[in-house]
Amino acid sequence: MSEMQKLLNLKAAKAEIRAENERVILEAAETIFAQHGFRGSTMQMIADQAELPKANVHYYFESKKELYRRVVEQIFGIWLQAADSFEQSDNPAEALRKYIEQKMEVSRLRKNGSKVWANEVMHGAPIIQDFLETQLTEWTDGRIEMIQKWIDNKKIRPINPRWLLYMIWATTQHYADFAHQVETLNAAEPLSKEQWEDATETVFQIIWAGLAPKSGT
Amino acid sequence: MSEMQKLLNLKAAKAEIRAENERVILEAAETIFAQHGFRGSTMQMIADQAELPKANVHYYFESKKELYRRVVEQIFGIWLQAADSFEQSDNPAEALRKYIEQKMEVSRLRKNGSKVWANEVMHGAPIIQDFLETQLTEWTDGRIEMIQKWIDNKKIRPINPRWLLYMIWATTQHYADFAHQVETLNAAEPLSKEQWEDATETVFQIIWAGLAPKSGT
DNA sequence: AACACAGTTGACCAAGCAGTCAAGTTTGAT
DNA sequence: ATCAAACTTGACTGCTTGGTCAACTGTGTT
Repeated sequence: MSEMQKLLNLKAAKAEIRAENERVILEAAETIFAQHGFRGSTMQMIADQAELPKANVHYYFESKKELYRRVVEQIFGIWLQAADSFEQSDNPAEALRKYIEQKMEVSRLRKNGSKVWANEVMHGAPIIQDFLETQLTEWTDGRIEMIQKWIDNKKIRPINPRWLLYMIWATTQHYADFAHQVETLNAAEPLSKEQWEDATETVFQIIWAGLAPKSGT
Repeated sequence: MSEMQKLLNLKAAKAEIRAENERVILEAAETIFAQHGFRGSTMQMIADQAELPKANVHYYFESKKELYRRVVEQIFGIWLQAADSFEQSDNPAEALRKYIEQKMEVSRLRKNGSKVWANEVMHGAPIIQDFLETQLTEWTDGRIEMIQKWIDNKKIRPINPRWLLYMIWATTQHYADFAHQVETLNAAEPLSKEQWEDATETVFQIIWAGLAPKSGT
């Protein structure tokens, strides 16, 4: 074993511990922040959720703000990933279906992330303002242009593309952000697989029927 | 002046001071709670917003929780009022248009109330759980029945009424709860009167076109 | 003038919390 | 066995904040 190799092994082993603990803490933090908001969450709660002593959490993350920032950054990734699904087709019905399906899937599987995002935006986006101004603005403008072309080519009826995007965001995120209300209205049960599929299909159906050009025109 | 009259005058004057101060404090509290959430708001912030000393706020409201409860209760009223507009017509297009217009108006004029509601639900509705289980459930079930009749009478296409209602709630509330994001994407400007009207019209148009039975079927 | 009583307010206190620290333990290298 | 370096953790600290309190003010009555 060379000197270099040994050093790398050590570093790798240590890095693994660090990576694993950071992962556990970030997951715990996402859960707690989603449930209680930033100020409502305590480092003790997060530590308990992660099953680690509080001081250990502080060993991996400088401060509560830093930990929160890291949680929010993770959510960018998910958002951007879902955004990609819009591009997979330039057929309007296909593209919209894929995007709606993907966003509903994110709401189902990453409920906590969505809630943290909603909280962050509702409180004025102190951490992600920069992202809203750059990446989100660019992506939105791009999609608006794309939808406008569909309208110009008579592939869909003329509507304001921006409000359409907001409608899709709002509707799909509702199932994560307002999950508690949705479940209360569902006899206190989480939506079943069938209900998720039905809701997804209904959302797509209404929006698509709302956009499709009148046949014979 | 009779004894009775004097007593009543005194009581009335005092009651007015009380009523006015409670109103000022509730309004301040709604603003602060909307911006910072329950835990993120301090009694000092609310007092400053109301331009009163903190001890004075405590004179009118026993505790922070009690004040919060009163703020949330106020929002019921607004919600129920908006809900009424669904009843004003049994013509589907009319009823839906009125309801969407009303909900958009609430988002525009009572943004803070909507945010407090969203926050409350996202954190598991500790205060309004009872309302969700009773009044909201009843109202929703009633509206679902109503929409189902429209479907049965072929006045609208067959979709799951529940997901339609969630779609309307989500879309209209988005403009209040995510106002910051909407404004950032609008060159950091609040939506103009024209934009609000355009958004309202677009939301109605998409949903109604999505529901109207295909002509000639 | 004396009184009653709602409203006002600065100063204070106890609890809860983020963050620190110093004394540990573990692991792998020599 | 010894060392270095990363990791672990119970105990502590200073600050923030909800809530209290006692002294005070204003107003209308007798």
